[in-house]
Amino acid sequence: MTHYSRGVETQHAILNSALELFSKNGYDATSVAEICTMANVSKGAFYHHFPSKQDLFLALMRTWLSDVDNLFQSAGEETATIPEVIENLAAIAGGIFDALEGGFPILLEFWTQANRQPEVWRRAVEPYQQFLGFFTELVQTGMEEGSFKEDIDPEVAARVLTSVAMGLLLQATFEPKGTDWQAVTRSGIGLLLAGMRKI
Amino acid sequence: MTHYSRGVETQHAILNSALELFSKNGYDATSVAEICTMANVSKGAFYHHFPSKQDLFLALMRTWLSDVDNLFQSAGEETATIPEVIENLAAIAGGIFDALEGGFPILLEFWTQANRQPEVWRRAVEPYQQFLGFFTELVQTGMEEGSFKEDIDPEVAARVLTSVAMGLLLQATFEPKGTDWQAVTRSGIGLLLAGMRKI
DNA sequence: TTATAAATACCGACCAGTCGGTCTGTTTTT
DNA sequence: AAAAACAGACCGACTGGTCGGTATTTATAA
Repeated sequence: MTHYSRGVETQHAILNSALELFSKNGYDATSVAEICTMANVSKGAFYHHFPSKQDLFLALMRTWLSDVDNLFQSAGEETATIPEVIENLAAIAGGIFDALEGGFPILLEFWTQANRQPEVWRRAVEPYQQFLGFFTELVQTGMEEGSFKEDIDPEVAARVLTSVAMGLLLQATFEPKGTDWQAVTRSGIGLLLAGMRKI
Repeated sequence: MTHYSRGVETQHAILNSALELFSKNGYDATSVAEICTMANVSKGAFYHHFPSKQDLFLALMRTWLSDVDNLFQSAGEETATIPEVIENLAAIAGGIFDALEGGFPILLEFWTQANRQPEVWRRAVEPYQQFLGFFTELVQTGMEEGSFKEDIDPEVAARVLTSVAMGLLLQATFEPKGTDWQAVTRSGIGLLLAGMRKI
């Protein structure tokens, strides 16, 4: 039985409160005092665990990114034709809409902050580049195995694929209700794949 | 010859400075004092022309939205098959990348603010809904004229089309250089259209 | 087990500075 | 003379972060 540590618990309380407040009001409009109040923690405790408000934000981002990464890792396991793999990924991406319910506003906040703070930018863009490269390679392989047309630029296709994901995520952020985003994602990617498939 | 008015000029100075600062640093991180300094205007002058910082932001958004709207109006003029119209629109959307050079960060700011302030949300989502409806109708017409497959859901297709646009815009915001976004947009939409076309 | 020392976690008053916005008065245009 | 435009000192509320002190947990030794 592992000891339960006080410190770890307050850290989680702070992280959870921060996630909620940053999502709702944004980074700048959320004060450290607010976070502390919601987490039932004193300011001293806050600065004992996090060097700065910035650092808290980065910690939050790290967690989120690794969560998403884990979700995607589970897709490349079964071997199949590339279009099937992409369809799998689309289904998983669609699942994110449910799994991270209400977690999109924070993504918007990540993007906003990434656009101003080089440190945030670096940490956000790096996984994105990796993601893009992964997709590019996927399309490339699909062309080699004869699933896709020969005149496709793999990088363009990869960018468009991620665009669909990002764009739908953004739309879902503003209209969370009334649309089955999982289904839209699936058939949207399906549409794109139809355009890429060799007839 | 119309009189040149002092007031109008300071208004423009304020708007321009605000656009630049909001884009670079975000709404919250930009102070009214900063805007005034950059615009060579006193705080008194600022609050003479704008009731509040909020109101300045809304004015900025109104201008931006109408600019974009004007850009798009010029696309539905020639009569052609629907796929051609969409290709036209893609070319124009691609042109926005050049026309509004560096104007994307402010778009990100619009989205962020829309997610917290109902007033901003209302004013931003309304044109977006209109835009979406326009696209849905376009796809519908394309199906009726026999250009598109029959099993397509027009609304889904419209959402995916806008997603591609939004997603590419977002990607372009983070990597302004090194990629010909106009070309990527064109061929990206082309890929999607290929998937929608009746064979 | 118990006494004690060291380390960790926590508290909240406090600081210097910034914020959006107001207000009184002056200058410029009509 | 009246109205519109502008200047900038000023205000209270609030900010991220600090700091001296206290409580709690853990390690050590008797």
